[in-house]
Amino acid sequence: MSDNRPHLSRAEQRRQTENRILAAARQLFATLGYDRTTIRGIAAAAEADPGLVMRYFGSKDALFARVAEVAPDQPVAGTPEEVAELLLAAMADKLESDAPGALAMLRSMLTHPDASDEVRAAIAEQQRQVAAALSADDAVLRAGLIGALTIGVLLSRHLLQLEGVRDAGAAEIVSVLRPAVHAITQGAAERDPRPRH
Amino acid sequence: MSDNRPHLSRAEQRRQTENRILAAARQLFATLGYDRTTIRGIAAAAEADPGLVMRYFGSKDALFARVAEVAPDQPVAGTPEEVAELLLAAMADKLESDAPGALAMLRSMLTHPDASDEVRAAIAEQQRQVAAALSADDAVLRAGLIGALTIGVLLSRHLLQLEGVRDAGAAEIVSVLRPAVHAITQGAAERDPRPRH
DNA sequence: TCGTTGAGTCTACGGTCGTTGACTGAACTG
DNA sequence: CAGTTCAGTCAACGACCGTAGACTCAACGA
Repeated sequence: MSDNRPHLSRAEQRRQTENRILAAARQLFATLGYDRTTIRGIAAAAEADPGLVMRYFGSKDALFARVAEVAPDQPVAGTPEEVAELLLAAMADKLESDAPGALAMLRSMLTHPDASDEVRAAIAEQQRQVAAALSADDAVLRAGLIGALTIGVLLSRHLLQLEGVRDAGAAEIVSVLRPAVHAITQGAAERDPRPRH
Repeated sequence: MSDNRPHLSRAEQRRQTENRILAAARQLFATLGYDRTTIRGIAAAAEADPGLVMRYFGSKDALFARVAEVAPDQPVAGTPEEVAELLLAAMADKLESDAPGALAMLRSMLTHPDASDEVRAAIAEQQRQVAAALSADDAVLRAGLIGALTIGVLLSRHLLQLEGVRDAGAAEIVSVLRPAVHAITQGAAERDPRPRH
């Protein structure tokens, strides 16, 4: 493991090893989820030693937290139509980039409490912004359903690899989903002001 | 554990114990997922012995398979509008009943290969029927997206417990989702340049 | 009544896990 | 060049897991 090319400064060597570990951790967490991924497995994939992983990152949990970071969504606001388009654009991004860190978070969100909280918080934030833009009595529900749709689509494509959703292009998916998302964001306005019951 | 009421036939006693184990297993698998649920934990929750769980159900995997059974969806066919309504009705059912068996399957589908296959197969079957009814070139994609939406909504409500989606009534959710689902099923006909007959 | 069955209990094996700490040797520093 | 630092190695720990098998004893059938 130490027989690398000619000269490598100690700092550079360390940086490379850390990166190998991070890359291996990202890939394994995304593929197997938190529980089935082991420090030993990460170390083996990174051609490093398990003890090294611990020393560099402290603990399995800390490594996961370091690896599975969710890039914050950019703010969403405007008319319901604009909000729908912004959400669709955000979805298109996530459909194309299969960032292993985000996939690790997605994969583990049903079994690892921290991942669950993280995902819930991320969705809640987007939900808050969308709900504010919709301004209807069921705006929170509508915003949540869009979040649910997003999660379902990403999950079906990247993790479950559903036929059709896996193969289609991001643009195609967004194009099919566009009327549906608009229907959810605009329905609030069309709905009559009287409470249904 | 054996000090139950007065008289219990051996068969009856066994039946009761099996049921306690099954109930505990369902609840734990649904709450923690496959990996974090242990035979020992199930036995403790059922006030039984781990060895007994093994003897009655063979293995942890077999117990999971026994517990996490997905009721097959009823067939879907008809015009796109009818298909949309059938799917919405099916979703309403799943929104109300939080059957622990189905939730166990849902919770474990991202980490347990068997659960993953089971869910994928169930969705694929519904996808096949929906796609047949839509008869457009992107019908498979549209059917898959409806499956993705369904998974996302169930997951957000029962497992992630998203605000809004968790509290709303099933009828309310279906009512908000109706235009969206119709948009997905009907878009096929509108886009299809070739006349239908 | 007496041997058989089987529900329930208990102990232990083999394995894997996260984590720790001592150790080695080469790259650094003065 | 001597001393220090630190990347990397190694062996072991305690805990927990699924699972196996021997054991106890009350319900059962003949």
